[in-house]
Amino acid sequence: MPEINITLPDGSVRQYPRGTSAMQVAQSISEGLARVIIAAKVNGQVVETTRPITEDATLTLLKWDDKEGKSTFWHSSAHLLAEALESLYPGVKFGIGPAIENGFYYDIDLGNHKFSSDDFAKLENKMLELAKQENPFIREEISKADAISYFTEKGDELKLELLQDLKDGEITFYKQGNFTDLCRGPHLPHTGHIKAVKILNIAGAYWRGDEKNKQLTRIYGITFPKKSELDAHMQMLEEAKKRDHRTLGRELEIFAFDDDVGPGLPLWLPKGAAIIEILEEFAKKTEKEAGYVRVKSPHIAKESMYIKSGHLPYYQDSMFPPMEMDGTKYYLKAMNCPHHHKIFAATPKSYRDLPLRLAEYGTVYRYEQTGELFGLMRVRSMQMNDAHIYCTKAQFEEEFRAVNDMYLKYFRVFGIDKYMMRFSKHDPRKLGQKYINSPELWIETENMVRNVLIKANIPYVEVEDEAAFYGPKIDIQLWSAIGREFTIATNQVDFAQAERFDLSYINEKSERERPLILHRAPLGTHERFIGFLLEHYAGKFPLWLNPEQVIILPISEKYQEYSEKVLNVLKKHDIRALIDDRSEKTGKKIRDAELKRLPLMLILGEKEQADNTVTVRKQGGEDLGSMPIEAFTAYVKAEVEKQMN
RNA sequence: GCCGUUGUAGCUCAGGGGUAGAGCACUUCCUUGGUAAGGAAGAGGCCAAGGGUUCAAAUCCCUUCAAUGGCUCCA
Repeated sequence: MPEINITLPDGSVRQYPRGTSAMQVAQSISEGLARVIIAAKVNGQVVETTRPITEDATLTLLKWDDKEGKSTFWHSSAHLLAEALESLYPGVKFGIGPAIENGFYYDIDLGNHKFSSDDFAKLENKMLELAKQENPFIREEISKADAISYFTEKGDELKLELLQDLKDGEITFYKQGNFTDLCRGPHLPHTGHIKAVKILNIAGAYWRGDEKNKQLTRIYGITFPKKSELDAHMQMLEEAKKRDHRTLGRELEIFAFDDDVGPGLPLWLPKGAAIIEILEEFAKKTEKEAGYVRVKSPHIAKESMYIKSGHLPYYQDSMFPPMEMDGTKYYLKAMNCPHHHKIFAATPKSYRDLPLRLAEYGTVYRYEQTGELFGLMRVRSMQMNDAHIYCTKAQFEEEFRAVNDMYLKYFRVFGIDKYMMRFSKHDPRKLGQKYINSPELWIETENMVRNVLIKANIPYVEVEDEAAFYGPKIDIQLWSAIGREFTIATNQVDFAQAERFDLSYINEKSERERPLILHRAPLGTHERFIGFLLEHYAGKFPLWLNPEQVIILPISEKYQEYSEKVLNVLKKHDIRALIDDRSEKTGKKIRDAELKRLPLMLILGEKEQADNTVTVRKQGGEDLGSMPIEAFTAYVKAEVEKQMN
C-alpha cells in the first residue's frame, strides 16, 4: 500500500498508509490522545477525525483547548440540540445552527409547539441523554437531488431554501443517532464528548437576518467536556455581570435613568458629571494643542438645514419628530455637522485659514428604536467629542494622520491595548440610495484613506457597505475587559456636504475651491465612552480621572479637626478629596472606600496629628506609609501628571 | 420595530387569591475603635400603571409603560 507523509506541528514526519484518518494517527501516538481529540486540521482545513487523508499533509490534532476544537465541539452540540428538539417536538423545522464565540445556537421554526424557559431543563436532560449514547457523527456526500428529496419529504422548507444556494457535488449530510442535517461539518467523533449542557436563553431571530423574513426561534446554549468547566463558565458570567457598566454605574452613583425623564435619556449624577468635566478638560487641552478652535451651536435647527445637509431623507426615522412653530418645523439636532458647516460659512475663508478645525462637545438627540437602547451604550441623548476639519486636498493626508495620532495618544492614556480600526466603505450597488451618488469621489477618497492607514502602519480591516452616506469612515472598535465590543470613535471623510452647503475658500490663485471635510470624534460620546471606561477599569477610575481621588479616614472623632485641616490643604492643591466622618471603625471605613473604588485613603490618628503627617493606603491594600502632607500632595500631582501623559 | 423574559423598600432578592418580608444602604443612640463589615433601635413599599375576573387581587387574565436577552438597526 502506498504511504503518505504526515507532518506534525513539532516538525516530525511520520509515514502512514494512504487513507489513514487523523484518529488513527492519534491512536498511533497514544490512546489518551485519541480519546480527547475533537477534530483535525489537515493542510490548514478543519475536518472530522475520521476523514481519510489521501495525500501528504501537515496535521494538527485539535483538542478542546484549541479555538477550532471548541468551535467544532459547539457546532456538534448544535446538532445534538437539534436532535433533542426533534425528539421532543416532532415536526420542528431547522434553519441554521452555528457555533459562536461562547457556545452555539440553532434557529428553528417550532410550528404549533410552545417552548419557553420552563422547558430548558427538559431540553438539557434530553441532550445529555442523547449524548450518553455516544452516537458517532457520520458524514455522507449526497447529490443535490437526493438532498432536496430528503428535505421535501421531511417538509423542512428552511433547509430547502439553504440547499438552493449550494452546488451539486459539494453537499454533505451529517447524521448522528436519529438525526440528519445538511451541514459541511466538521464534527466530533461522537456525541459522548459532550458532558455538560446549559441552555442559556431563547430569542427571536429573523430568518437569514432580514427583518422582512419570518421570525424564527433562536435557542442559545453552551456545552463542555466536563461539568466543572460549565460551572466555571457560569461563574465567569456572574463576574462579568458585576463588571457590567450598568451595575457599576448604579453602585458607584455615576448615572441613572428615570421613567419620567424617558428611556435612553441618562441623568448624570454628581460623580458622573465630575468625570465628564475631567474628560472634557483633557480633550479640550489636547485639541487646543493640536490647533483646534472651539465653537458652540444651538440644540435645534430648522428643517431646511437638514434638507440642505441631506440628512433628512436618510435619517429622518432616527431623529426625534419635529416641533412646529409659526409654520416652520424645527428638529432637535441629531448631528453637529451642519451647524459647524454654517459656522465655516459665516465668514469668508482663504486658503490661509485652512486647515480650520472646529471643535465642540455637542449634545445631540437620536431617536433610537426602543429595542436598541442599552445602558449608556445606546442612548437617545448624547454629548459628542465632535470636531470638523476643513482642509485642502493637499492637507488631507497630514490632517487625517494627525487625527489618528490623537486616537493613539488617547489609547495610551486610557490604557486601551485591544482595538481595531474598521475602514468602512460604500457599496457601489447602493449609490443614490444609501450613499451619495458620486462614484468617482467614493473611489478617490477611499484610496486616500487607505493610503494613510497603510503609511501609518495602523492595523485595520476593510468592510463594504458600512460607510456614512457622505463618505468613507473609520470606526474604532474597542473591547472592554468583559469582552463586550464597542464602536467608540469615528473618523469620517466628507466630500458631499461642502458642495451641499456651498462651502468654499479662496485659493492662492484667487479662485474659489471646495474644502474637504473630516469628521472626527476620538472619544465618541460621553455616554458610550464612560460606559466603556466603567467596564474597562471595573469601576476603578485612575487617579487623574476619579471624581474622588482621596478619602480621609479619621480613626475617631477626636481627629476631625486635623482631618479638616488636611482636607483644606488638599483642596488648595486642587485634589478632589472628602472625609468619612461617620462614627465607624477604621476597618469599616476602609472597606467602604474600597467598594467605592477610591484610589487613595488617608488614615489619620494620634500619630499623624502629632507629626503633621498622613498615612497613605492605596486602593487594593498597598501601604505607602506616613509622609508629610506636602509630600503627599506632591505625590498625587506627580501621579496625575504621569497618568495623563 | 420584532421574538422571549422580568417589574415587590434606595440596592440585591424571598413570598404569593384573605390588605407585605430579609440582608445591605439610610436615620438616631451607644461605642472612640489603626488597614476590607462593632452593637442596638427606628424609618422606608397603592407590590410599574390602567382595566378585568372574584365576596376578596401584589398574587389570575388583558392592555400599556419600562427594563432585560437576542434579532433588525446604529449618522
